[in-house]
Amino acid sequence: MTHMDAITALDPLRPITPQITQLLRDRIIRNQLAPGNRISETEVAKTYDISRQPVREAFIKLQEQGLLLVLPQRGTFVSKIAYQAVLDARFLREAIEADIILILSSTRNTALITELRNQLKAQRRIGRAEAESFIHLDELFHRTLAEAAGKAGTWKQIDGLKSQMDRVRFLSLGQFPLDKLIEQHRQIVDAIADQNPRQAERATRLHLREVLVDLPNIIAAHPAFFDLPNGAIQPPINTPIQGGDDT
Amino acid sequence: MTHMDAITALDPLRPITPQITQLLRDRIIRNQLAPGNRISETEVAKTYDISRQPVREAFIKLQEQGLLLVLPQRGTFVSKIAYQAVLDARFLREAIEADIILILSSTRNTALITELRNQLKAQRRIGRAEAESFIHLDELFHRTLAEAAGKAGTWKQIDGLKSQMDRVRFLSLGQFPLDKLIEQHRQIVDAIADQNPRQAERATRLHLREVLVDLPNIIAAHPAFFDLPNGAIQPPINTPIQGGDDT
DNA sequence: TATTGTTTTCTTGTATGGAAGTATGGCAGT
DNA sequence: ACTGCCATACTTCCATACAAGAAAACAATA
Repeated sequence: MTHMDAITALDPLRPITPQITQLLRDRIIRNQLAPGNRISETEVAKTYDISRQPVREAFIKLQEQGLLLVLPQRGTFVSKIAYQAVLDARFLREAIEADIILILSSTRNTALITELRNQLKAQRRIGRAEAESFIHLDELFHRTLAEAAGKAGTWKQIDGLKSQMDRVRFLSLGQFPLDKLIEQHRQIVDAIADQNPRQAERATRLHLREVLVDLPNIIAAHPAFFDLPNGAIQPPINTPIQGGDDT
Repeated sequence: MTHMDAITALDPLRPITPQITQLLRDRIIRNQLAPGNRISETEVAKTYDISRQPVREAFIKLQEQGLLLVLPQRGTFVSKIAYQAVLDARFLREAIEADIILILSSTRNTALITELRNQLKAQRRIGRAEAESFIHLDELFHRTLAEAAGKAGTWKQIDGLKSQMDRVRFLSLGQFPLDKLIEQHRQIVDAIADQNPRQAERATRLHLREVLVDLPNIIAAHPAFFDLPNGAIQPPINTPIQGGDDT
């Protein structure tokens, strides 16, 4: 709001637009800019001592990611976290990662298994206080899976869509069940190592649905941050998980 | 290229930016603007008698969709169709639609079945010459499936990503196998009606891989339109299809 | 007090003028 | 003939000015 924000100065040598875009995106995802807040082109421009033009272009990009809501001649607002958008992004991610896991678990790849097991160790070393570090390790874990399946490009494409999910994650920071998530990671790795596609897919889908468990609590804790269609929370429609766990 | 293009005049009353964005997007996807072609802000602005600013903002949006390539201080070019991007978008779509079909085929929905069977009839009425009409009916078919599964939002999110695939479709216009595709549609509908998830998923995945069959031919017919990493076409990595057809 | 009409001040949208960087073609020197 | 330098004509990027519309503040009136 005030000039205090300009602690992170911009590098005038590099192009300004991508810098200001990334900067604003970070602040929104970390919920430093509260949803519903007004944010004007001139205000941001003055804060960072740049012209309105690059700010405007940043607004356009953030609008396309669903982080800003631009009302012509009325104002620009930090969009609330749309419950449905979170569900959609999560569904999308599950669908993709399920297929990625199916690819990985149907071929042998010892180097990958080793890498993943090392990442698991690193995850276990994370203390409960360093929740934000875990988010990065979790990102790395899932990205590693995508790359190993030759789907790095796909991962990058959906990166923008994850914005809404990321905002939820930053809201839930210290309160998600580290041990449980790591244990689920282990099950996924083991299933890949065993080359058991059914089990791997099942573990992946269940893992990615974990966020749904806490979602109602998070919404209850930060009601103003969310945009609920009619105030009620409708349960998500999930893909049925085929078969049981046949070993 | 010339002033001849301005046949489609812009409505000065409505905001210009979205108009010019849609207009350029259409021309690129329909391959009227050939990949690799240079396209400058001033040139487009003069053509439609508007200022550079809205053109610039349109460029930004089209760049994010991967349709334009902006090289700072060097120029803006219609991006070539990236082979890998097409594969990635296709993989993504298959993953999502497979899950959508799994949802649909595990619950009973007679109204949907009726609607889909009607659409099949409409598809069969399409003559071979009206390939573009078929594209719209095909769009409708798949969109109907997404909406019926409560995933309309998801569909909208990946809509932008389909740009690359759409360009390929418009290149292959009159030459794709209508009868085969419609027959595959029928199999999908029947499997949903039978509430046979395995069969429905299998049919969907095979259907969406049909485009891969023609892709090498299309590339061979329009080599200049495509961007191949090192000139060679690498085979796609596909999700393994589980199980056979158990009735 | 409530309401309506006006003005003032916001907002984003568009236009335009330089600034910085890049490619290109000519020209001079070898 | 060939190479290196430089002027010039582009390009996108950024800053600034103006225009159009919406909202809020305020005054006038019933």
